[in-house]
Amino acid sequence: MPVPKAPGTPAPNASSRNVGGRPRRSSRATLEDAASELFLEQGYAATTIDQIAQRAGVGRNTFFSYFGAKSDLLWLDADPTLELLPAELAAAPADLPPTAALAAALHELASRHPHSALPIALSQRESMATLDEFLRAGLPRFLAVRSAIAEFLADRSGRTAADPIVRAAAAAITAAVATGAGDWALAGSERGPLADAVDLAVAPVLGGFASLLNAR
Amino acid sequence: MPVPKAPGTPAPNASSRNVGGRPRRSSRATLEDAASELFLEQGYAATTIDQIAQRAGVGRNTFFSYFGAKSDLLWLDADPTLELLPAELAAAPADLPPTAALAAALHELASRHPHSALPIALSQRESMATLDEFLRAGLPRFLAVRSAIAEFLADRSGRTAADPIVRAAAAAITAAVATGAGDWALAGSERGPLADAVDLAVAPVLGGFASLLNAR
DNA sequence: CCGGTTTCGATACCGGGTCCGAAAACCTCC
DNA sequence: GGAGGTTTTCGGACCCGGTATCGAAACCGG
Repeated sequence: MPVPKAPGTPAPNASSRNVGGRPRRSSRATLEDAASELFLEQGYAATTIDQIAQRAGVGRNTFFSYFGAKSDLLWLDADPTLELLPAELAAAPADLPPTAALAAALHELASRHPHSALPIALSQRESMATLDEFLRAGLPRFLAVRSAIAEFLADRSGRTAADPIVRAAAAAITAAVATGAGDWALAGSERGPLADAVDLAVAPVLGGFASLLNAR
Repeated sequence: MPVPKAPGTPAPNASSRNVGGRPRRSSRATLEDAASELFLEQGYAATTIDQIAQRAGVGRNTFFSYFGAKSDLLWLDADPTLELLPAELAAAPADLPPTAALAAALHELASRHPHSALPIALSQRESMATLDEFLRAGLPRFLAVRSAIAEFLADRSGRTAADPIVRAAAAAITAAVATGAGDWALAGSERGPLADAVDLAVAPVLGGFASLLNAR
């Protein structure tokens, strides 16, 4: 057990095949496809993991070696963008005050998100229970974003990530982003750019914390 | 099925016994006590619902007729205060601008919370997984608070609850409150008043939205 | 005493998630 | 070309939370 076994997605990097061992079947994409098909056919709740694994032609356990939980499948469309956040934060302009730099990074990230990538759970044909599960599975992601933002703010404001102000700001900003993105996703087909929705939601929060975090 | 069966806590009001029928055993408090004991003895994760029901001297199904889920037990110390929020919002001074009135209501609510009422999941002896489950179970509560605040803000600002600004504000404020309360609960025994922690976290967010929501 | 009503509880079922052990498929080194 | 070593896969079993069903228990009014 060389790796501490990350709880969320124990899936190892497909590229990190160093030495010998049984070759990893390209099951991940197959599983995603099978799941997406089944969700479209019969909905999320009615689809069992056995069915997904069976259609993908793998065993049930293999599923859990690629995904930590069934609900991870609900986030397939959003996770890639979320994973870009740390890099985007690191690349944020250093000459701007913290809150402005954060706004720029979030705007940039949102504008990179594929316009048509919407989680299945937000489709009209999914039940309320599925939306609930989607949100519950979103919690660890929320916490990850919040942590990343807190560290960023601590770094650039000269405070610590444990500072109540930093923590409150990170939480409020993350919630605003999530709300903006959620509204955008739920809007009809005539929705504008995601970045605009995020900006609109986040700007007031950043404004409220500006005087505290842009001190120096 | 006269009642739409609220998913969260289907427990009927203990006072609404109108007509005949088998008398409701006073199992709720007994179940809470049994659960608290077992959690202290062996932790949350290691305690099964069968054990709780058995110690309380009731059947397993009876548990689910009083609690919607095992994780509801983690919120026994916080739920009573949360349930007071709507009343507190309704009683908020009408002569203040929306954000100030909201601040007052939240402060008042926090100051009413018993100083020693802390969710078990936040004790040092509970595992990370339990804290995770606590947070996941907190999500519906978060959404309820967010909705209540959104309605309040919509009401007093002349906007609608569907307004993206109102939604973002409600989400950000709720997240700030939750963070403040969480930090307070996790602070050592030398923690100050909850209301102070909440005020500190919420004030900047309210400030950021003030110019938008206090228009008229 | 007799329906009517409500709660209780036993049983069964479902499905997500974990664990274990063995077989399969590759590697490298001898 | 084997002989280890390593990693993945897979079957099977298990645990537990949550739901549904159905009959029995405990009260009411008449």
